Amino acid sequence: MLTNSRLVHQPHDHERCINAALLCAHDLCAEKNARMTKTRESVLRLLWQSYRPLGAYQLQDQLAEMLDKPIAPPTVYRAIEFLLQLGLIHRIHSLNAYIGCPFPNSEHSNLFMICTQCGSAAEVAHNTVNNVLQSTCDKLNFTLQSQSIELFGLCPRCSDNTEVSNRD
Amino acid sequence: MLTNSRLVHQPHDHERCINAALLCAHDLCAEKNARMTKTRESVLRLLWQSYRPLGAYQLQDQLAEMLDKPIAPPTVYRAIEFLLQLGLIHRIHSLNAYIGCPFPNSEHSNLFMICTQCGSAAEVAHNTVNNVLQSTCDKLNFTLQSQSIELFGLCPRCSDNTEVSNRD
DNA sequence: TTATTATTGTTATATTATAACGTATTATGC
DNA sequence: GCATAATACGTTATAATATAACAATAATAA
Repeated sequence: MLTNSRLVHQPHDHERCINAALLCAHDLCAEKNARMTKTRESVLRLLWQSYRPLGAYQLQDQLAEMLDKPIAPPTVYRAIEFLLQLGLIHRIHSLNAYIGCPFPNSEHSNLFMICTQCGSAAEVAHNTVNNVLQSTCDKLNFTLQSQSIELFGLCPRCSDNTEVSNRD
Repeated sequence: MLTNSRLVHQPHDHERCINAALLCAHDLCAEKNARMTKTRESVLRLLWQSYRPLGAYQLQDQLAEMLDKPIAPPTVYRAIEFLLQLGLIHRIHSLNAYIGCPFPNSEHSNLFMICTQCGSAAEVAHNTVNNVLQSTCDKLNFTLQSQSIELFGLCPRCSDNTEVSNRD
């Protein structure tokens, strides 16, 4: 099992995570002959800075502030589209929001644990889950192409401390 | 494993399915002291008539035609909300669409197999899947509350006959 | 440098969903 | 039955999310 659950839910030096993710993104772009522009990198950084998924219009606001100029929705959606295609971010359908992918290089489950209290989202890649789903599809003659698994509940932190309703 | 996969993907007397679903819905309403009004029943019927999930505005059009009067979005969304609460329908987040639930009485997985070719969606309830997800959550101290699992690929019919791009 | 391609800017608009408030309908107590 | 409350629906306006179309600019290749 591969997950960023601990990193999402426990204090740590998150700047290092962000920098590693950006470095990895640059490498991937170089490899695929894609361009990591300022806009795209900024969107990726914003998604990584946030411990919870961000919507397109939240990104728009934060991007405008970060780049100190007005940003229109298409600019945001283009960056999102680009990053999605490279597998550097994921879309959380139930939230209409986006989140940085902690392991863009590996095959994974597209499985997210989303906290209904603090809004955090951790990604999990689990072969057992994948295998069970694959075999279920096989049984029903369904040719599996991709998947979106969104689990809702309380993250470790909020499970422990149910009095606290919000992290910040 | 509980699924309506065969019914979704093979020809059968669908009127019987629809009638059974409506009957079941009436029973559930009686049990919970909820009112199955004409609008709500019509929306449920429309969702059952369609082999693929319908969006709110598709429902609006079809409902207006069925009831022979103009229908505004809130009317549709209220019916959807009501049916969702009773567990008679589900929301497919990735499609912003809604679909009738084939087994509203039983605990189930909220797992859907959505055909990327013909748009059909079949629901599957599978204990093994649920158990694997539950145990993964346990391992990570995540208190699971609910889930949304959407699998994309080719349904049995479209897998067999990849030349046919659309059913109707 | 120029031609070509890729990216971003800009405006407008499509699509999905909800807020707010008034009216009508249905259930309940008397 | 009738008054009352509760529930559902009608109506208008608008919020939130997403994309189309075309012009301007920047990066790359010839």
